[in-house]
Amino acid sequence: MFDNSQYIEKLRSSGLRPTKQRIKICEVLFDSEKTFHFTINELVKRISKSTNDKISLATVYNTVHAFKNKGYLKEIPINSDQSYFDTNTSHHHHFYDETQKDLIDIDDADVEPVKINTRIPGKKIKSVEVLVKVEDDKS
Amino acid sequence: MFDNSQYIEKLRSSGLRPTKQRIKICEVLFDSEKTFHFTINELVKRISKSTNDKISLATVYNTVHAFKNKGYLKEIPINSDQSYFDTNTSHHHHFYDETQKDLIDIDDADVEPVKINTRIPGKKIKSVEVLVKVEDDKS
DNA sequence: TTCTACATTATAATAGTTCTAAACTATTGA
DNA sequence: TCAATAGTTTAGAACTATTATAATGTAGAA
Ligand SMILES: [Mn+2]
Ligand SMILES: [Mn+2]
Ligand SMILES: [Zn+2]
Ligand SMILES: [Zn+2]
Repeated sequence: MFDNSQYIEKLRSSGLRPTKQRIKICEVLFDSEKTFHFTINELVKRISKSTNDKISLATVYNTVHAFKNKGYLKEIPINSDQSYFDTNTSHHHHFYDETQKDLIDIDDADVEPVKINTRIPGKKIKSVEVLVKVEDDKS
Repeated sequence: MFDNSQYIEKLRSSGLRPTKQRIKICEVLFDSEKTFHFTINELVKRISKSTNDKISLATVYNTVHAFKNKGYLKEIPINSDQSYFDTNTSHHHHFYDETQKDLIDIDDADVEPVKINTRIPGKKIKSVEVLVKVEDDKS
């Protein structure tokens, strides 16, 4: 039907068996031109819209965690209510629209490199991420 | 016993009745010289260490939320499944030690001002926070 | 084809947080 | 001074995102 060989290869090369559930989730996550942010609940809705074969919630959780561990997804810390994930795994920062509860990418070129002039001895930096919270400008 | 008048005044002036539970929580949160980060569970432990009168979990949640709304506490979004709060309400950034799951303040003077060269029309910036994730440097 | 390690699934369990509604209390003002 | 009242505390139930369980299914190897 569609060309899934790229996903089959991707899964296989990272040691994950290319099951039909994982391939479907790959399609939902990675077929579109644009990257996007999602919660597990939103992903479940996207999946059920794009297939008649139901994928269990446990599998969605399992797969998202597997993909995150393999570096195909990033988790974005926003609040502790629920996890937000990002199909954009390149280094970039975010706006969080508190009014509409919406995460928006900031192109890395639009942020001056963040200079941290202090270190913690014995620790190395894994990531530096900026979260810009915004709200409706009523004034 | 101790001088709680500052907290009584603080609570009253913000429209919160100075109950003995709230005054005790103020003591636990604001008596120490240094600011600190905590989860609700850690706060509950600190409270029970410093008093014989039990404060119910619901009251701890209520009070932390009330203090957050009044601006006496900040909530820090960390990739975790529980909320982290901060008694340091001044503008500052954080290291998050993923090995020890520990939040550490970065003095604002140690971070060059973060320049975001893009805006979202109709939205105004509420906060700009940097999270630097670190881990043990084994090399 | 057969075997087995890996994967999926329904469902139960867990855990942080919020809700409920009854009991309690700080504050007001007669 | 002391009821009236609006705000607060509380135990426990409810809620919800996530993880664990364990039985069933399947991909890939031999
Ligand atoms: Mn998380
Ligand atoms: Mn939770
Ligand atoms: Zn993003
Ligand atoms: Zn802090």
